[in-house]
Amino acid sequence: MKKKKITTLKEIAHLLNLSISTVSRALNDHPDISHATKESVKKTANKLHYVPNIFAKGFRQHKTNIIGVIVPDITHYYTTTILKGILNEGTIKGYRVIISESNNDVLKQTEMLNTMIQFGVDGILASLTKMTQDIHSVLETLNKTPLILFDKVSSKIPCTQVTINDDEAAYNAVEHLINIGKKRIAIIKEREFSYTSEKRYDGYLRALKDHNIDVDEKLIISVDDISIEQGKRMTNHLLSIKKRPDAIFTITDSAAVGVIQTLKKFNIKIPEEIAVVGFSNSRLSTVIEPNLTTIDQPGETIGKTAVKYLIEEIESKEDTLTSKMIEIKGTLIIRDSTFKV
Amino acid sequence: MKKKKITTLKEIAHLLNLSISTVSRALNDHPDISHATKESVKKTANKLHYVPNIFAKGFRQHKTNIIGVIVPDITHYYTTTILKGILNEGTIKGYRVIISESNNDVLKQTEMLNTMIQFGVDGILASLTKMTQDIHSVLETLNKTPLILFDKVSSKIPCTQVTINDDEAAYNAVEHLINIGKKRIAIIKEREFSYTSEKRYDGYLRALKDHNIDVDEKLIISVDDISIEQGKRMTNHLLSIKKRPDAIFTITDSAAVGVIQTLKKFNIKIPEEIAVVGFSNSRLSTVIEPNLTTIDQPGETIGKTAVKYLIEEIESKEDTLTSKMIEIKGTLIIRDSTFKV
DNA sequence: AACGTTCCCGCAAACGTTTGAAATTCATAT
DNA sequence: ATATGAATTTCAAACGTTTGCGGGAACGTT
Repeated sequence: MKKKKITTLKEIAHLLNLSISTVSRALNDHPDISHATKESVKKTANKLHYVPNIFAKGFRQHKTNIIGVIVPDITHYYTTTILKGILNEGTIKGYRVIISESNNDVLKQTEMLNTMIQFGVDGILASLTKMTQDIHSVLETLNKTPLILFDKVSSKIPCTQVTINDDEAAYNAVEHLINIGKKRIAIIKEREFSYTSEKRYDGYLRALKDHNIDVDEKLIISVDDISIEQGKRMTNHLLSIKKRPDAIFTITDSAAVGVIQTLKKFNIKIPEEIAVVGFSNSRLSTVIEPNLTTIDQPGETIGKTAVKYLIEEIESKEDTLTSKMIEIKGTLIIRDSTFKV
Repeated sequence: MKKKKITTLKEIAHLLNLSISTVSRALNDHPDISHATKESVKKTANKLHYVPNIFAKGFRQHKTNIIGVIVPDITHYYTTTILKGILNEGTIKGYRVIISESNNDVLKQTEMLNTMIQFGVDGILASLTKMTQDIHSVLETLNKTPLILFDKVSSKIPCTQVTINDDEAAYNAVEHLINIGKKRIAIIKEREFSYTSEKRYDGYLRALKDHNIDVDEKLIISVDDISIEQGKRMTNHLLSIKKRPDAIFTITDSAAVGVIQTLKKFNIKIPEEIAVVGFSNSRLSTVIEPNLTTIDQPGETIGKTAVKYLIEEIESKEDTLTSKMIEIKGTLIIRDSTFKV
């Protein structure tokens, strides 16, 4: 453990024959201080490499300039793009970001919410684990610190939430499938309570309805955990039913990869026999063959907007709970899995 | 901005007719305090949901229990697995983790090192941007705070470093290619100063030498930035030379993906005509077809060990610079791109 | 009865900063 | 000259915690 030698306000004050308070105010551009002294104070502060002691400051002002971020899985590509946005925008605005991973464990999640509050973060950005049925702990944190949800959000929690337009995006995806002539469109979604999954399902239903296609319950597949493996398994299942689907829409790219791999195993032509659409535009989507039609989610923008709203809430004097629903547009990217040139 | 109501030592002390110091000591299990009072203090502390004010504490003890992490790109899968390890082990040990992304920008990197120090982190874990020729700023931080490098390390910096056994792993990969009968093995590596790239190159050379295969300069390709695109471009180049390679070893999975895609475009049989080996065992490696032979890097373990050594250094009283080189073993995973069953 | 020990506990200072209020300076108006 | 007020600067308290030091109580030893 090395000691860091530190210059304090006191030293600067002593050096310039000023009081500590004057120095402090000079550095904070307080109007009471004359231009001349401000200059000289700032100059010597620079010379001595003065940096304010964050702890004395935070201790005094009850402000840490730290925002906490909780994500289910930091390994997930889309999540990292959001984090990128959060980190960039956060540092620009002068905030440090501490990140925690809940590993999709509700207990861990509430524990993290608590530690972050204890720790004194100025606000929290959270993407909830999918099993967050018990929103009690989340509501409780909402009482103690500004909180904004992103990506994995929940309509039951009265706070600002930032997501992509899941409903609309799914609608567009399914409409695209209908446009290329598909009529029996299966969907693979999540069984567990998941706001985004439900929204995408809504879009799916709405698209079918708008185009007068009857919903076939057999084509609606719900899985516990959406993954390549589940994609494979569910494709096997879908191929076994009497009236096969002619398209499969999965609410996640990884599941779509499983779907495509299985279809290829059975030599089913994609997209002629069965078309496939994913969701996320992850890196996999241009590596799998055929390349996957999917919805691009602008992660960085989501992260950026989430931070922006959070900081706004932190820095506002109001004590009222604002709860806007922000939707960032995702765009359908058409590739070979639905459309051959 | 909501106010958080907080219980302080003072309140507890007042409630129990004790002094603040006694309460503080009781909570910290100081030997001077009787068992009985400890009990009662802890009980009421719990009841009032007392949490120590981290800022008063850090302010007092010059310790933040925060470790800073700097990575080039948080979006990179392997990086996230390391982060997972860091986050897990860190929180277990009672440390918070703040993460910054340098975006492979040296200026940003030094800026981040500085802000972290200013911020008062107890120590820093860094994976350097590949262009870090000017190690001046890194050396300077080394003077001010414990620092440990991981993944993208540098032999020029006298501090503990945690990587996988790049040399050996590359050796194994190339030896595997030799074992399946390959004789003209190309390598795609980084041109820029990159410790890991050089280490892997060393392994490549060593394997060839040990098996009496002459090095052909034409088969050694250096690129600025290792990516799918570069993989494609360099494969085109390799296919154009007179005596084609019969295997291509890339120091990164993503480049390998580009290689495979290009080979397939020219209907070159993998692995019969040209075998391909990557490095990382990223998610792409089981999605690309044929599945990619690669080296699995145990990211979580690396993250975990890096944190462990850092905390050790933080908590040691010594002021001597320790600089161990820790190597975590990566293992070759053989898949279809080199070996057909 | 005087002393030494041991066991608990309280006093008060200290960490570096911000900030309301008081004090000083200085120019201006009376 | 004196009063007024604006412009600067200083004083001192406060934030919540830790910690060296001092001290009282209880006990055992001479």
